[in-house]
Amino acid sequence: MFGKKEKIEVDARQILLETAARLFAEHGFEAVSTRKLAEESKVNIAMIAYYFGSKEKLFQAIIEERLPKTREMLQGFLDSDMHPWEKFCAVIEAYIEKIFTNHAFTKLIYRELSLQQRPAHSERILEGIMNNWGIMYKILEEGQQKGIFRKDIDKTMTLTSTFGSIVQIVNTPCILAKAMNKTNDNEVFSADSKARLLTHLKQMLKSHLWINPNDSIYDPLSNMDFNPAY
Amino acid sequence: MFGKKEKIEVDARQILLETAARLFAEHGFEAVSTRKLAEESKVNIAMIAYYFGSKEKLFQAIIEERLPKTREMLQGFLDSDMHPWEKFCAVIEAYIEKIFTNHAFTKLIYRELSLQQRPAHSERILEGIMNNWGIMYKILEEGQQKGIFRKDIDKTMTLTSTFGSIVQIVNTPCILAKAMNKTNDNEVFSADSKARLLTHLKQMLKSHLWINPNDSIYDPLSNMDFNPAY
DNA sequence: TGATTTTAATTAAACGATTGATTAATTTTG
DNA sequence: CAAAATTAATCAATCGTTTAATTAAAATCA
Repeated sequence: MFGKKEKIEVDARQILLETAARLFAEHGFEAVSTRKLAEESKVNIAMIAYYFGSKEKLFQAIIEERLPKTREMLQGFLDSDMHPWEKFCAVIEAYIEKIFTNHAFTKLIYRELSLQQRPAHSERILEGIMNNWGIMYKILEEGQQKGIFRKDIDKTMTLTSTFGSIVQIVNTPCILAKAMNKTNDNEVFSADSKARLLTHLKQMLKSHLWINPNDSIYDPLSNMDFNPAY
Repeated sequence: MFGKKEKIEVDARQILLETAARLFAEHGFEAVSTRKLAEESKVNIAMIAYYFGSKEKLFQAIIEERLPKTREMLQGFLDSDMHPWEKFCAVIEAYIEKIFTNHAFTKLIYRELSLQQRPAHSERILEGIMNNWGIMYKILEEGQQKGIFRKDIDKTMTLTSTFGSIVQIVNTPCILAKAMNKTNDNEVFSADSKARLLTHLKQMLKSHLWINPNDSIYDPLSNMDFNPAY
């Protein structure tokens, strides 16, 4: 382990990518000048054009580097043989985990999608988001086909509410912070808040989706009441 | 009616306010230069400083002109003697109506709140939003006290989902447009989509909030089955 | 290996264009 | 004629990008 030469390899390109992602997320793409970015990265301003061509292409590189990761992660759930409701919960949980951990980047791409100023960016982001929607939609369909989920629900609007709840917190954490009397906005991304959101979503969506919400082929929570050590 | 001299009175100040609100909403505050704004308003660039002091204070004026209107409208519902559930539905409906009609402005203030670049603006917007939350929160409390709404629900998170659903559509209509196969993003603000969102929210929140969702002291829908003309 | 050449990375300085804001002069209005 | 409204021109500052020179690293050759 030690003794081996650890090659950290933090080249200017990578530093620019990371610093730009942070600054763009914090202050917005327009508000971050190439000079501020170069200064913060401790890199010469000409390196932006050297590695990426332009400030806008640097943005594109950030998107292209991070967007595909969520897709890969969620796809796995779709193919599994879980119960539709468990599958739905698992995807939500993984999605919240992912988004809360990278809330700055998420904020950034949703702002970009909202502005629609750079069509190439917007289209790429929309594609990534629609993929997540597609996965969730198929799970809802599966639940309906198996007679577990109600058939008179509006699947598209259900997803609007599900993703809307999560995105609302990421985009404007200050609202929830105020509502929960937190002194710092970042506290809404704590493990506590995360669990609270997940519990709420499960509760709300179960009573919304299930034909009989009291049914339960396998309830992990009820098993936990009995300590397996005894 | 006619014959009377109609005084249109479109002074430069008002034109600037309206044009700026539109451009800021469309392209973002930073992306709209004072020159573009002046040109679009067909007004000299110096008029911005003359009437508002600066570009930023013009933004503040837009916020201050429009924010209070929502408050006034929602406050009325709180004091009425409606059934808690009807009250909740009425507020949601009025809120959706208001927000969908002014979706550009709503987009603008949520983006500003997300960026947090101009603290004075953010605080004022947050204050306005929290007021709406406060009204809704009190309705939920009232429903619980009267034994109609479940007491084990997370009221704050329920509001996160309610507002989150609406805001999601306003901020990123392109997502819903794609999901619903609309060719134009603005179609998600149509009367059809509005009704669809409202129906979904009522359905989801009723099964979430009500202790017995089948109870109904007064159901306007069931009355409509029987044509009062007969 | 050691010297030399070639390529890649980095720098300081400057480019023209655009930014928000201001000036002082002029026109319009009451 | 005084006050308010509007104008064209200009301000310094900053924007994203580019240049040409310099340094560091890699590849080539003796």
